[in-house]
Amino acid sequence: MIKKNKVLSKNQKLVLDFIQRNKKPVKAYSILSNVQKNGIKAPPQVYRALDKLIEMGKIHRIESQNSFVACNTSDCETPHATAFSICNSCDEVSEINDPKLFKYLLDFKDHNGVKFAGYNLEFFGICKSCEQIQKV
Amino acid sequence: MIKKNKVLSKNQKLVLDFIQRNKKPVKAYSILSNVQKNGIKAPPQVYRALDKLIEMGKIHRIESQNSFVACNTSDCETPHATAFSICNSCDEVSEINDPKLFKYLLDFKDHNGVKFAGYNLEFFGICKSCEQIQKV
DNA sequence: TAGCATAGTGTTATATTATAACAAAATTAT
DNA sequence: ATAATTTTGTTATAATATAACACTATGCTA
Repeated sequence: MIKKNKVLSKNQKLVLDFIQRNKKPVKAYSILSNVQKNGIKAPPQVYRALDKLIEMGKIHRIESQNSFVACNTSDCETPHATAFSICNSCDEVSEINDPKLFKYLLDFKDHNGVKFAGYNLEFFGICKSCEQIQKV
Repeated sequence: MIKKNKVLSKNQKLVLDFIQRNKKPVKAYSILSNVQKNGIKAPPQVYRALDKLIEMGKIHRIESQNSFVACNTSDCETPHATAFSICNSCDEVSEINDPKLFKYLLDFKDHNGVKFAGYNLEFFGICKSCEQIQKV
């Protein structure tokens, strides 16, 4: 059975809903404090939901920020081949969905000729709005 | 003044030496316990040294592991454009030094035509030795 | 449909990773 | 020499994440 078509459990729904309502990535303890009104009480409940949602490809983890963001493709086919751009100034994150980049990286072979099962790529720079602000 | 030619401070040397003696990435608190015989006593001393060493390009941080590894190019030119392969089974990490990949990623433009200042790429898979073990 | 396996929940406690804040010493630049 | 900068030492604490255990719900399958 393919997991991404599975019905979400109560806690998984609560956590996913909160993440999806936020444009920027959110932190685990911020999720916790925001879903406490819905009955979730302790970190393990949040982390367990996060783990499953990541497995299913509903959300991604931004490694350099210890934060979590909803997948921007409604039905993520490749939860383990991800690319993001991250603004060094405002921490805004956006998921990059570029078929060429995607193919290039999945086809990449190291010096031993080994291909990899997945990857996570994080680009860093200054986003457009922050650039504008700096110019003013 | 270019920082990478700077002489390292005492704590920076101790931390770097320990990291370089290890093939695998090491964790901050493992570094701490191993340099305590040399007089370093508290986490901030380790984390400060780590920050500087990363800035200088002497070491890199493996984001998905919260661990630190020595740069494999003796004098890292591009501390903010890094690529690694990580074994999902044994956690071995090796730095990928592929000029084509490097150029491809630094030249990459997003859908707005924006180039990025740097990136961090982590490939995941099963390394050769772990693959052998699984076959046996 | 009863029984069994799997997945999810709730809970407490604790482990792991990282930084704030402040005073003092060492180094470097002018 | 002295001012500026960097590094150190220190205590305390913040932030992130998991272990362990008992229990409940759900979905198979015989």
